[in-house]
Amino acid sequence: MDKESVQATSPKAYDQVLEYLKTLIKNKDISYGGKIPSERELMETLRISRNSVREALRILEHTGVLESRHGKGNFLVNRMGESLSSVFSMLVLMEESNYREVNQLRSVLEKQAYVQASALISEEGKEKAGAIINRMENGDLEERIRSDHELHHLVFEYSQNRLLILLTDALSEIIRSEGEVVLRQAASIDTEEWIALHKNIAICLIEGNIQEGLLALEEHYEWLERDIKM
Amino acid sequence: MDKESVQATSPKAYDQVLEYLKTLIKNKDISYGGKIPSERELMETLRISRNSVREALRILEHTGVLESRHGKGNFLVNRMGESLSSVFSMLVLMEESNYREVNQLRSVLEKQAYVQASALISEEGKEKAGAIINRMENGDLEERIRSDHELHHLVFEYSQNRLLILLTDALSEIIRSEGEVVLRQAASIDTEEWIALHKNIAICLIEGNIQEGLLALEEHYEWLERDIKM
DNA sequence: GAGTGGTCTAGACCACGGC
DNA sequence: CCGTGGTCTAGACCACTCC
Repeated sequence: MDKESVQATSPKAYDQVLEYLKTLIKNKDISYGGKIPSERELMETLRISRNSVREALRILEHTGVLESRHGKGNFLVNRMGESLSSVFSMLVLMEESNYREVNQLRSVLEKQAYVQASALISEEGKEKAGAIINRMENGDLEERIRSDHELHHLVFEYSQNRLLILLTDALSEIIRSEGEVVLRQAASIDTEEWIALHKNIAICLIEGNIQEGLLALEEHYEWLERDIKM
Repeated sequence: MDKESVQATSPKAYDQVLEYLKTLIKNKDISYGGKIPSERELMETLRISRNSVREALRILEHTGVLESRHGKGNFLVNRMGESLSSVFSMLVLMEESNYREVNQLRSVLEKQAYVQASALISEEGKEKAGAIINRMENGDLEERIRSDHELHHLVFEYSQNRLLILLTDALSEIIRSEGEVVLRQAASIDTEEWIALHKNIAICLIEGNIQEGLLALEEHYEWLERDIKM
């Protein structure tokens, strides 16, 4: 029962750096875009070696809080979305998840976002939705793909929940990074039904017809799941 | 079609280690619990310094795929949930999210899990749900808190979506790590209504009454949100 | 005692960015 | 040119685990 073992797990040297920097952040001594002390400075301030400092910085960088700029310094950033992506992609790599689960999750996130967006969307937002649909109907394939993304993004934007946005972006990223899936998706996108589906989603959003909008979304994700499955 | 590495951004030394180990994983040369080459080995194999090797290992450790055991070696593990927790907690620290958003997300995740669990739950699962409710009704405060967790866990378990489980655990963790919130929650938990709510959730799960079960869940999370808000 | 992670020393050189 | 990150050298000592 040694009380000594308060730090049961980790009295690691680089933890000091993590704690130190978190404190700086919490006290608002540095904010986004701000520069943190140089590696050589941290090394002296915390009286640990540069190696240990760098191990900590690598962790923070990979957590998406920090960016190392060669020749300039280490800066606070907000890239936690990328960090989430990398974890999700490891999950798939380790076969702890799969595209079906990812798609299922995306579906439920967007449905939630849709409900909230319906309540919170502005007139300007509704106009944007209309414009997107216009471009989707009249543009070429590339234009349709772009407006597809824009429409989904619009929904999340007006959901007013940054977590939803972050997670969805991260999940989209891992779908995108899988070549074959994207290809199949592109094939599906090039259909009249696909456009009609999105048009319906947009119109329901504009008119506040949540029920039908949700059904359209449901169908949208079932479509994707069919593509992913084989 | 291997494009000639378009490493637009990073020809970092430690990336070699990341790539190397990912390959080992992909090829199933190592699996959970397995030991990866020692730092000194990696150093020679990839012909980089030990420092660089360690920077890579710190990243992987913090991503939740690797664990360093002093005196033993580095082993593959599955702790990506903790990694997600740490990202979420940084999000809150950086004020890029807040408890309202976290709770909202938890709510939608559990509702989705509930729908799927309703369809997939076994007879054994239903019995478990019944037993949990029994303990919740008859146990002391501590017992009620435990069965509370068990019930929610049961729902996610039968959802058969590991992503949902992982995310929810990560989100719960950051709620838990905030002292004041937990306290208020504990206060709420100690009421008849709280028990009745959970009983309802369990019964609807057993009887396959999805609609009412979802309503109970909705109420459950509204309850939590009230606690969190002030 | 051998192997391994954790950390440090005390430098060094390169590449990059800004003055 | 100087400060900074990126990397390396060539060791070293400690603490831990296993045999």
